[in-house]
This record gives sequence, C-alpha cells and structure tokens, in this order.
Amino acid sequence: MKTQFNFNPKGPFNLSLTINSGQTSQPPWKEDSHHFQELVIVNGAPCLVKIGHEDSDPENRVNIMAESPEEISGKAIESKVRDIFGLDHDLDQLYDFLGEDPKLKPTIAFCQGLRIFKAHNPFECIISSISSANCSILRWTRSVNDIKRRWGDGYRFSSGDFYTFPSPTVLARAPEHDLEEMQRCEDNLPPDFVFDKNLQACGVGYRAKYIINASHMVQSEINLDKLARMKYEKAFDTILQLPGVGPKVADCILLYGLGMGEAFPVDVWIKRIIEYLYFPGEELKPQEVREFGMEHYGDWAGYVQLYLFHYARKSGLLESLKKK
DNA sequence: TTCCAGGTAGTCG
DNA sequence: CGACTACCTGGA
Repeated sequence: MKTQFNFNPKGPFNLSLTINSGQTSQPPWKEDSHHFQELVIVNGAPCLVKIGHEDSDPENRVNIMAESPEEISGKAIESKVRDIFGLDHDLDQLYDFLGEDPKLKPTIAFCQGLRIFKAHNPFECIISSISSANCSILRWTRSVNDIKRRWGDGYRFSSGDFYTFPSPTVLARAPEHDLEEMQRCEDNLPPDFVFDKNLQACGVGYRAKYIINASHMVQSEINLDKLARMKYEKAFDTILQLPGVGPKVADCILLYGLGMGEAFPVDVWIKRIIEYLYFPGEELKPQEVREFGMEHYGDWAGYVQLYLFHYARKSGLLESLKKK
C-alpha cells in the first residue's frame, strides 16, 4: 500500500530543527532531499513514513508519503505523525506565554517552529533516555540505532532497510557483553567469529545492565499502560524505580515518551541557564531548579526547557556558561 | 595522552 | 538526607 497526503500543523513548524534538536526520544530520521523518513508502527502495522515541510509554503502544509505491506488508513498515519511531532500543540499560545516573561521572550525568535519530538512508544523512550545519561549526543545516537539494527524487526523498502525498536521481551534477553554472548553460543563457531550482538557492543557501557533490568521490570512490576494513565507526580515516582533512571531521565521519559508537558528535565545546562537568568551569582541544586521550572512554567515546562536550551546553544550563551 | 560529556548508583559521614 | 566519587566509551 502506498499513499500520499497533506495536512496542517497547529501553528508554525520547523521539521528539521525538531528532528535534529537532540531530543533524546528517538534518533533523527533519515534525511534525503528535504524529506525525512523512518519506520513507524501504525495500529500494529509497519509503515515507512516520509515527511516533508517547506518553510516557504504559505499554506504551512505537512506532506506525507507512506508505504506499508499492509493496508493502513491515512487518518491513522496522520494521527501517529501528529503525535510524534507534537503537531497539535498550540505554539502560538506557547509564544504568548513565553512573551510574558522577559527572560523567555528572546527564545521565540531562535526556536520558531521547534516542537517536542516524541518517541514511537514509551518503552523506546525509557531505553533511549537511560542510554543518554552522562553520554554525548553523538554516541547516544549511534547506540540507539545499533540496538534497533541488532534486535529490532527489519523491513526493506526501496529507500533502504529500517528497523523497529525491539520489545521489552527481546531486550531483556540480550547479552550484556561479549563474554556473556560467547558463553551462550554453541562452541562450533568459526575461529574469526565476531561477538557483537550484545549491549556493550552498542556502546552503552555500564548502562547495559540498566537496560536489561529495566526491560525485565516493565514486564512485571511496572505496567506501562497504567503508567500512561497516571498523574505526573505518581508516574514520576513510579519510573524512578527503574535502574538508571534518576530525576533527569525520569522527566525525559515523561515528556518525550508519555507527552507530559509539565515535566521539566534538568540537566547541567538547564541548571546553568536557569541560574544565569534568574539567580545570577547563586548556585541551586538540580532539585531546586526542577521545582522552579514546574512552578513557573506549569504545563509549558517541557517546552520552556527545550526552548531555553536551543536558545542558549544558538545565541552563544551555552558556550559562555561552560565550566571553567 | 588526558580530559570530559545533556547523570545515576553506591558509599560514607 | 547531603556530599562525594566511580563509571563505559570515544572524540577532541
């Protein structure tokens, strides 16, 4: 099945900025000639989605070309795409909110059309976010793509091979490192066999055991369907139980995996930016920064975090806030 | 070569 | 509790 259609986002949308802004929900989609593509699961069916958006288009249309071995309605595809790119978020309303705070107002011009880039599903976001902790964005991207290639379901399209993110069941069984993979193998392997189908071979380092244990836990004590129905505070406390999940990673999961816009993930940069803007000369604890963000920004906290970081990056503020 | 990157878990006072 | 440190990895 192949289909093609257009629709409109609510307010401005910058597709490439949203995809390449380093949000740790899912790696950037594959780019080719102003379009981006990725394999998406729609109503349980694999679907290659190719998305395009011209900034110069006066009608502000999002263009979709989709391809699947199964029949999928355009409506269902649109709905999934709207969810992943936050296309129903009212950015004009966000800009009104940002405009009211002199500290936030400058972010608007730097981040026009930047939106929350959600994960395909909560589990992918949990593993993605755990993998991102204390890790460069470059290495993180490589790791997540390696995990997908090794354990995800692969599908071949004319534009290349694409992979789903593996299920908890599959990842829970993945070997932690070379040694474990070796021990599980038959011993009639060729002498030059390379052991690389294990988590540490994906570059996740010590996070490998977190990934395995978290995958076990979401199949037993932590129910992701229930999690999605919880209020923010309860959901936060619940996922803190997962190994490798502290306050920052928990907020990323709630924001990028479950769409809880009130989450305010505090990393070292956001901490420095908030201190610089609102508490010059003072030093706050990460927890205090988180409380400040949630109190002041309410339901827009997640977007404020996103906008502040990119504003700081583009304006050169980030560079000046580096630790000496 | 040495240092450090978009934190967390473990240990100690 | 609050402060302190080790931790995989790989690019600069």
